[in-house]
Amino acid sequence: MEIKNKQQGIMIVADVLDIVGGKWRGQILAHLCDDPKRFNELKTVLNKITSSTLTKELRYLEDIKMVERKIIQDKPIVIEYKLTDHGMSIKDLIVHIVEWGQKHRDSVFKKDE
Amino acid sequence: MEIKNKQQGIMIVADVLDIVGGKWRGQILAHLCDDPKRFNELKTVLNKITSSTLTKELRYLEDIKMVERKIIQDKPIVIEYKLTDHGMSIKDLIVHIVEWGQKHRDSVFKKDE
DNA sequence: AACACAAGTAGTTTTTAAGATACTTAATGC
DNA sequence: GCATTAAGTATCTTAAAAACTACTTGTGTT
Repeated sequence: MEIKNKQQGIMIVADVLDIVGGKWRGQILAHLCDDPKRFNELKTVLNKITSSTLTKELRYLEDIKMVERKIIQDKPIVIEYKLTDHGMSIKDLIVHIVEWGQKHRDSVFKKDE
Repeated sequence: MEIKNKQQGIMIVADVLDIVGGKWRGQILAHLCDDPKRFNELKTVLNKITSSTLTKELRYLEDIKMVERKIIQDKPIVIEYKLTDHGMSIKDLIVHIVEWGQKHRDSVFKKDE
């Protein structure tokens, strides 16, 4: 499939990159592709993110219906974050991103030499 | 293909999003997928980008060998920016991004209601 | 009762990205 | 010789993203 309607296509590129871009959003989504995770699990696995940043990013992803906050137990309260059905669709895209990155890591990710 | 080696995979997600992320980089690459373009052509088509920002982004994309600056004529000097052979490989990824965006635009891009 | 853990919130500061504005250099057309 | 276009550079300001530090609330643990 080709990119039809150039102008519209390019606007969509920017829109999608809004969702997945930034320092953390893509990583959060990638981690949630594997399985649902609790707040502090995400915090641990996303090395160095702060609580306030993680909260902000999760709220954003909830707002756009990519991620769902689910109370899975109260007393003591346990909350998990998972991709919505719709959010699951991002998995394929993330696979494509990783594939491209793996193929091209040598040419692109070298800072030295 | 699955995402093997979770930790590495997620680092790669972040790396790739560095390349393609930000307000302009994805759009510049998307436009260059179609055909090479001159500085002012890019400036026109990327509505509202400033010269200094465009210069900065192009230099970055040159540094990572995604884009090539080519003098195609002197007197008067004419320069064009084109994807390198390697840079062309991003086209497929952009197609995937656009496809995802098109499928999910209704659920994701609505701000109202 | 004191402490720890989970899941945050609140306020401030720092860093980074992007924008605004103005200038430059070389050539070309009028 | 003056204006215009192409392809930028230089400097400063603003805005947005992320980080830093500290605090909170509920619960359970010893």
